[in-house]
Amino acid sequence: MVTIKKIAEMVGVSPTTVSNVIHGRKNKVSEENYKKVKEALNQANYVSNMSGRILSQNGSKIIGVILNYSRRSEVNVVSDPFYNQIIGYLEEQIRMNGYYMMLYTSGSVQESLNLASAWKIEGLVILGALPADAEKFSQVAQMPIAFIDTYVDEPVMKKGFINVGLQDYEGCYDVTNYLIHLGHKNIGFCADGNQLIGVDEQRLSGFNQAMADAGIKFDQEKDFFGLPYKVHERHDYLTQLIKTRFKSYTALVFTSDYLAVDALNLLQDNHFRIPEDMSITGFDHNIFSEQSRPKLTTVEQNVKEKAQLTIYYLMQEIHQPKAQIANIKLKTKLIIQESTRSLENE
Amino acid sequence: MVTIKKIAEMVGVSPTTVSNVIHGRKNKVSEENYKKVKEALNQANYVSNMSGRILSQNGSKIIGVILNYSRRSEVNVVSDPFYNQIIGYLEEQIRMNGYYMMLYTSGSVQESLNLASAWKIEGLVILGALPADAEKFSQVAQMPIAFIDTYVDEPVMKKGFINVGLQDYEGCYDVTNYLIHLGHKNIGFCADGNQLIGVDEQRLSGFNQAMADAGIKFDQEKDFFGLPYKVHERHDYLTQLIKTRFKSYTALVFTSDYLAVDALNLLQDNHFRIPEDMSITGFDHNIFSEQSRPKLTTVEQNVKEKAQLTIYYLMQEIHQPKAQIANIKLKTKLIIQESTRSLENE
DNA sequence: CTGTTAGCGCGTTCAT
DNA sequence: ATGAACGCGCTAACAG
Repeated sequence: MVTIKKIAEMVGVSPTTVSNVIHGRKNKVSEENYKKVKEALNQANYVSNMSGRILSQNGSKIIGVILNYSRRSEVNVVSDPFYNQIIGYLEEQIRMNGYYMMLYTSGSVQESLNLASAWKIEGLVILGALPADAEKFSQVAQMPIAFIDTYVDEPVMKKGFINVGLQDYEGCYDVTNYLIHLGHKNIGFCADGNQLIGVDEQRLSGFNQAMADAGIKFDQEKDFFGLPYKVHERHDYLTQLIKTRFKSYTALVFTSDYLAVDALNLLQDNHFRIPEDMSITGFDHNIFSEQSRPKLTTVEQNVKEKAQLTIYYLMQEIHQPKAQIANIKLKTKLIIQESTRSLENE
Repeated sequence: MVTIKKIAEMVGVSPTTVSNVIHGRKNKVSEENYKKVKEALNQANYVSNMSGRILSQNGSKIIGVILNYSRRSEVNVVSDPFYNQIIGYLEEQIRMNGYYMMLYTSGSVQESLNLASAWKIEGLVILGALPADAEKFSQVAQMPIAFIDTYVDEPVMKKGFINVGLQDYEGCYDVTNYLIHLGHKNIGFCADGNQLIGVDEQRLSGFNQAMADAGIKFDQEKDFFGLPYKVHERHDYLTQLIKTRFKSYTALVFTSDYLAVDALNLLQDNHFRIPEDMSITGFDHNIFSEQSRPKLTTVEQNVKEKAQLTIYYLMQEIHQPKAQIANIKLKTKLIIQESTRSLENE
């Protein structure tokens, strides 16, 4: 390993001078020395030892990206392309800012914060945190944190709170409203799990509001379907629903393309024609909604923009902490494709 | 930040004693002190500062996972669930071994090695390295490296070379052979890009061999289709092929489920019936082959096992470097589903 | 403009 | 069994 000290010896200057050259402080080094040192640095392919840097009170240049364990362990996080995409884009943004990405799946706030403190992590990105955890995070953490897709009550937000999410409410309102305008009245709502929190809760609210605005009754007990996380259980449950309760609906709203395509296929396997016998909508507009036949009518979110904004705000807070609150909700876009149809001409 | 020194002050012992307790050296500390220190450690939620650790010649506990940039920048790496899965499983294995995962996308060997040396990374996992790069890596790197899905000539392998891949040759031989036994003779082979290297090259070889063994001519100039990486270009090209050259085939072999489903959909959009008018096979057996209709006949690989073995061998080399060569090729399994049919009864 | 020095947190060696 | 002292690589404060 080439160290500053060795370079200094080689060139015949002090370590400080080398350090100054490394940091481009031209005004502190004579032009001649600057050139000589620069050359030696390149020659020896000097790479600074990060642990030395960190120890002498400098930033670690690490951004921790934390996935919620309880979600990660579920099969669909491994399969849902959203996580794939967002992690890819986050890595890109982090790297382009000259930072390193440490990826960690964690079950608890404490575990995440231990990681952060062990590495003097400069900033955290937290995906899919529950509201309660988010609160704990912002209270205890010493470094800037950016949440993605987390909902927290306004009063709880500490200064410096960053969250980048979607207009989930509006997005789901739009797609529901679209179905209503196509003439649908018997619409079911399907999501992962039984207890809706955060994103899905907002989407359900948007759905509810659209129904209410149109004067259509929605009975949450009856018309909301919480689907099991595990693939096989979900398939069994969906198949059962298809043979029974789904028969009384003309349209189903899903909270993700992933779930929607799953159901779409099972419906077709059970001789439902889509969209003739059932209209289906998704959420995300990712590869699933494009690769299904018929293609899904869905709500688009811009994952790349999500990642970009997240890192942008995080870097802002790292470099010039203003402790401002940034609670971004990105716009969604209704994508009308082939899985929905009008009931008007019946 | 709680440091060893502070804990020492609190309890009234020396830092060395605290350090000994942390490392569980009971024989070096009196039982009484051991207990007191342990308690203080827990009380204060002591987390060791990794930079201090690294600096005093200890391991960083970091495993670097490196994605090939040229691939990463292509849209399909973001979309192909294989990368999603393998990264998820690698993270899990790394974490379970008490290590941290640094995820990095890199365009060059040098850049990757710089990362490794800056962080004193203990081991590298390299995904999708080209043979030339793999060679360079093994020659220059100072730490254990495990490749995933890389092909390198035997003589080039340095001691300590680890590669975990698939029986790509055999897998593709099997699926091709299956098509041949169904009576297919006019079979096209479709892969990403024009220059096949590594995995895809092996799969093509297996394909070729199966054809040769059955005495069927395969004209690489004519029957091999290199598909563009970019989605739109690929769709345009496939659509064009469907209207022209694909008409002379009864079956198409694809090197991934991702590509196969893409083509399957476009074929159906252009009024091909699958499998009546064309048999299609994929490779991977991931969510795409399950969510397509008809479901894809494909070749299964066990991604979780790949990740487990990779980290297992890497940890072996890290903890007790034997400098043995481990060039694993995991078995594949032919999954017969609905996208292929027999020509026999015609 | 340049060099010396001290200190960051940890682990280890060597006295005690 | 315990503690003092040193060094890992880097940076910043300070002295020249």
